[in-house]
Amino acid sequence: MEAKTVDAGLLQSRYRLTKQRAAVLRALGDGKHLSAETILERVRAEMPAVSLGTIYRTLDILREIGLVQIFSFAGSAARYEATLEKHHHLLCSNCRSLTNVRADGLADLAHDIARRERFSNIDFALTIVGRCHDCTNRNGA
Amino acid sequence: MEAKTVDAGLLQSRYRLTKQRAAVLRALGDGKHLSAETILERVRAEMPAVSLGTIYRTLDILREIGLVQIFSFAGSAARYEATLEKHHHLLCSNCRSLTNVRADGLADLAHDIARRERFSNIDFALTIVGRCHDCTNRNGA
DNA sequence: CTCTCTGCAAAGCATTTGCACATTG
DNA sequence: CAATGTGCAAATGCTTTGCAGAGAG
Repeated sequence: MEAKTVDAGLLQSRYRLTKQRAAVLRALGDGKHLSAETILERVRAEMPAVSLGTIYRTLDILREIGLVQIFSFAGSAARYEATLEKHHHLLCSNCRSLTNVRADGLADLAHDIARRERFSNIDFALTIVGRCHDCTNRNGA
Repeated sequence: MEAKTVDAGLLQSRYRLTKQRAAVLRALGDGKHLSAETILERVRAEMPAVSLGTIYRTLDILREIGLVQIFSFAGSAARYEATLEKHHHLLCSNCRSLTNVRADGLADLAHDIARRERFSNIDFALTIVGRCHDCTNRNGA
């Protein structure tokens, strides 16, 4: 069902639906917050000849269409995620894991700010950085 | 006054207060959201021999101490900003300008989420992406 | 004086791009 | 078929690092 929506997204766009693009979408489907390198591995499981360049080109197209969200890090590789429903992120400063959360009420807050500052056509993202439960117990760095 | 706080921050830390580090802090003081390259230019205005490596090393130390915040982009250079008071960002998707805003009520929301997810020691950042007023009028891409 | 910092230049990574061939619609 | 997409490999751009000499405390 997601795959259907997702393929439709590409078909409706000005881009062609190729094997490679479908495979990237599939790779994103069952895993979250993947790096381009990880996506490459997954896609290569079914299509060994795919190149990293194609992965990046595809991810960029998917982002443009709105099917993929990018999460950029200071000082390491970005992570990519299929846009299923609006959510936000908790990032563990220790193990760098990402957790998805909903943030009810944030939309109103963001739209108020945007209106006040005369921004239109907005999207918004909340990132909470902290130490996750596991890392807190496990103590460490 | 900011300079005093800021130098104190370095002095209290395990790091030395060098001319270069003071200059980086000064460069950040009167301009916001600067790239490492821009900071280099500003610092070189008074100290021509400073290297980009030193700028990056200094920014990393300042971030560690908490005097500087990093704003990472997908696909271009990061921007750095002195941490004066807690605020959030509006990013124009067209001209890439950054605007600072306060977001009252967001702290409560973020802490609620963190508590629920058992994250401790959190910080949080809201980024709103959209088209700024100028770019909306100016139409374009 | 000792330990830390700096400049320089080279290395490292993630990401992007040019080109000739393959594929899609 | 014509237009678009792909693999490959080289290029790019930001950021990091090793080293030998300079500077801080």
